[in-house]
Amino acid sequence: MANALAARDPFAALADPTRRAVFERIARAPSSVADLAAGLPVSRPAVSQHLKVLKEAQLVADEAQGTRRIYRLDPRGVGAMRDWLDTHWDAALAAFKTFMDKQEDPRP
Amino acid sequence: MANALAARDPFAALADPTRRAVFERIARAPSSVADLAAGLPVSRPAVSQHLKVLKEAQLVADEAQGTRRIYRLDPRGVGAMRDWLDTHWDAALAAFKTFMDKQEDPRP
DNA sequence: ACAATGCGTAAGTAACTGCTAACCGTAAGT
DNA sequence: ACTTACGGTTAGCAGTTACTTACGCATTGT
Repeated sequence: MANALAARDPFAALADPTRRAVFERIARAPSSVADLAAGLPVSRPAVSQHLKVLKEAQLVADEAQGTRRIYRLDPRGVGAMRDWLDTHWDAALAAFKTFMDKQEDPRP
Repeated sequence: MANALAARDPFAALADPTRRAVFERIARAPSSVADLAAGLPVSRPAVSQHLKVLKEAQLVADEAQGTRRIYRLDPRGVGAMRDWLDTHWDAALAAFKTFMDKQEDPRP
């Protein structure tokens, strides 16, 4: 296969609160692993493991900078989730409209 | 408090593949619990438990119809996820742009 | 009344997940 | 070469979760 990455599920990746906190901090500003761990109530290896999951979901990307690695957001994972949600957003509104119409006009 | 619901995390709700399959089937057409279970490789009580989670995340809503309950999509949960993603979508593109600019113009 | 249908809930279990501690590799600075 | 800083990986454990089976409750039809 062409893609060597594991291609993880982005929804599962963002399900964990700690992982979402990591993601949000990276969204504010690209950061190193130690910087992220310093602002979170978990150890540095824990952050490292979370970053691995986020990276496999293509939600973040990393770049070597000396001995440090700077993590930034990756548009691919975020975009994939947006596409999925947009598809079902229309369905949600349609279902809601059908429901409301039925409430207004109850068949005898 | 005004809201008696547990207010679950929609991302965590959609993290499970089976639960997302339930959600997608409801998106295609509002269905009863038995109908959903018939098309899935899990038992009916399992579907019922998944529906409870989806409902707490405000991703689906149910309506009694005789002895059956018809589940439809709920725009609230889907909308909440869209808002969250849109917020970080801009950040993701900005981070990507910064990264690309740095690649083009490497400081000596 | 009685039987049947449709769902939700409780209990129990196997599998997964997120965490820490300890270790190892790599890239600068002296 | 030695040291320091930074980060990924492993092993092991505690907590969570998704599933099935069994049960109970409500609504409809006869």
